[in-house]
Amino acid sequence: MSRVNVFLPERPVPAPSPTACARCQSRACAVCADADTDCLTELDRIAHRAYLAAGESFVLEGEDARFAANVISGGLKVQKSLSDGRTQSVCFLYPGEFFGLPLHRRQAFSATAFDDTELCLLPRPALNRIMERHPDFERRLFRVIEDQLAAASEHLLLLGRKSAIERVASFLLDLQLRATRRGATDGPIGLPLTRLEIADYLGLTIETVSRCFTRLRQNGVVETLPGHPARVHILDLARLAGIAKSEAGSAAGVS
Amino acid sequence: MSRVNVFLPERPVPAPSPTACARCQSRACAVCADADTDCLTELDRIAHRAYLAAGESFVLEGEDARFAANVISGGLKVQKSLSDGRTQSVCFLYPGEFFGLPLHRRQAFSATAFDDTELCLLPRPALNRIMERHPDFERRLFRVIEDQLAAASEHLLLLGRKSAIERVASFLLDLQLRATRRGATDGPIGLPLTRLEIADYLGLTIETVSRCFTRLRQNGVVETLPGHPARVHILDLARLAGIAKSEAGSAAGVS
DNA sequence: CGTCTCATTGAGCTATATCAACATCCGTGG
DNA sequence: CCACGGATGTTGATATAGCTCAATGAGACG
Repeated sequence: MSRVNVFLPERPVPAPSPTACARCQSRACAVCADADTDCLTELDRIAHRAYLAAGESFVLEGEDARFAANVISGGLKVQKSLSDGRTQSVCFLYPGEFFGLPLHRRQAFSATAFDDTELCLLPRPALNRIMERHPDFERRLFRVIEDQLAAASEHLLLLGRKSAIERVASFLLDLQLRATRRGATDGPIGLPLTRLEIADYLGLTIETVSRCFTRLRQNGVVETLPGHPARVHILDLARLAGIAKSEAGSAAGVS
Repeated sequence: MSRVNVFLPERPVPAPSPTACARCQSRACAVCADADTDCLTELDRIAHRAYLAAGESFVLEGEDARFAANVISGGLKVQKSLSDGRTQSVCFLYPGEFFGLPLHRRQAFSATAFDDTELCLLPRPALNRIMERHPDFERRLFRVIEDQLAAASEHLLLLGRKSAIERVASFLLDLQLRATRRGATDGPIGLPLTRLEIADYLGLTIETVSRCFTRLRQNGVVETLPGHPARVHILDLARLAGIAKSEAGSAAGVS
C-alpha cells in the first residue's frame, strides 16, 4: 500500500513515440477514443506509461495533482479514508477508464492498483493545455466526469439505502455490465478483487460479503470459481437483477 | 411532492431583460460569477425565473434533461430513489449552487424544493450552445461538476463508513461551512430541513437523527431553536469537528 | 510440508431500524 | 382568544441486520 515512484527504472517504460497512441489497445473506449489526429499527436507527446504491481498506490488523497491517467490494463481502486483507517472505495476503474479531476489542484482521492496495472499517465499542466486547445477533447473529459458523478450518486443510493445482499447483487451486476462493455462474451467474469476490496466498496465487512456470496451460491444465482483471478459465473441474471433492485419476489427467494 | 409546471401563471415571472443577470443577487457565487459581458448577455437571453413551493419537484430522475438551473433562493434536494420508495438525497443545493449535468441527455436525479425556492432556469440546447461559444464558461461548469463529484465521494465515505452521530456532526459542520460561505456571521444557522430530509441525506431514519440531535444537545455541543425555519446554534465547534472526524476523545465525550 | 494470505463459517453483540406512544408546534376556525 | 387537528419531532421498548471476535479451511508458494 506504500506510495510508489511511478517511474521505476527497472520497469519497461517505452519511449514516447508518435505511434504509441495509434497502437494503444485501449483507444476504443478511452477518453482519447474519438480525438482527432492533431489532438492525439499532442497527447502522444505528453503521455507516459507507468506500471504498478497489485497493491501499489499511484496517488494519495490530498497531494498535489500532478497526473491524471487512463487505465490500460489491470485496474485502480479509488478511495477515501478516515484518520482511523476506515476506508471507502469510490469506484473501481477498469481498462479504458479515466482517473483524475482535470481541474482540481489537489487529488481528491487515493488510487491504488488492485491488480498488476498499466497506466497511461497524463501529466497535469500539459493535459490542461491540450484541453484548452481542443474543445472536443475537453468536452469528452467533461462528459467522463459527469458519468462518474452519475455513477457516484448511484453508489450513494446503494450505500445509504440498500441491504447487504442488494449491495452484493448490484455489484455483480455492474461487474457484468462493465465486462460486457469491454467486449466479454457471457460466461464467468474475472473478479480480481479480494473480499476486503469488495467490502470497502460496498460499505460492508469481509464476513458479510462472504456470507452474501454464499447465499447467492446456495440459491443457484451465481457460481464462484477459485483461482487468480477468481471468477464468478452468473447463472440467473434475472434473479440477480431482481435482488439488486430489491423486488419483493427475488429478495424473498434468497434465504 | 408532485411534478409541477415551472411556469405557473399566477407566479410573478419577470420578463427576461438584459439587466436581469446584472441585478441578480446570486451572481457573486453562481456559475455565472465571472462570466464576461458577452457571455452574460447570452445567458440573460435564455434564462427564466421559476418559483417552486416547498415540496414541489422541479425534475424527475430519468426524464428528458430540458433544464439546468441555478438556485437563487430557497434550495433543492437532489435525490435518487428505489422502486419501493426508499430514497437517498445526494446533496442539498443552496443559493448560488448549480443543478444539472450539462452534457447528459436524461436527468440522473430528481430535484425537489425543500423550501420556497426561486430558480434561474437554463434551458438545455441553448445552454449547450453558450458553453460551446464560451470556453471559460464551459470550464467553469466543468469545475462545478468536478466539485460536486468530490463532494459526492466525501458523502460516500460518510454513508459507507461513519456512525450515526458522526454523520449528523458532519452534516452540521457542512451546514455551517456553507452558511459562512454565503456570508453568514456566526450565531444560529437556519435549518430549513425536516428530520426526514436530513435522514434521507444521511442514510438514517428520522428517529436516529432525532436521537443524535438530542445527544449533541445534552452534551452542550449544539443548541436547537424552534421555528420555521428551525435554527441550530453550534456551541462547541471543535468538539463537533472532532466527532465528525471520529477522533477518539470527542466521540467518547458524547454519551 | 509448513507458512501465509484469503475465504468461510459460527456465536454472540450492538448500533440502528422498527413500532408505538406521546409531545410540540402551527395554522385554522369558531 | 381558545380549541382542535395535522404535521413534525421526541422518546421508549423491542427486533434485527450486520459487526466483531474467533476458529477453521483452502490455495499458493517457497
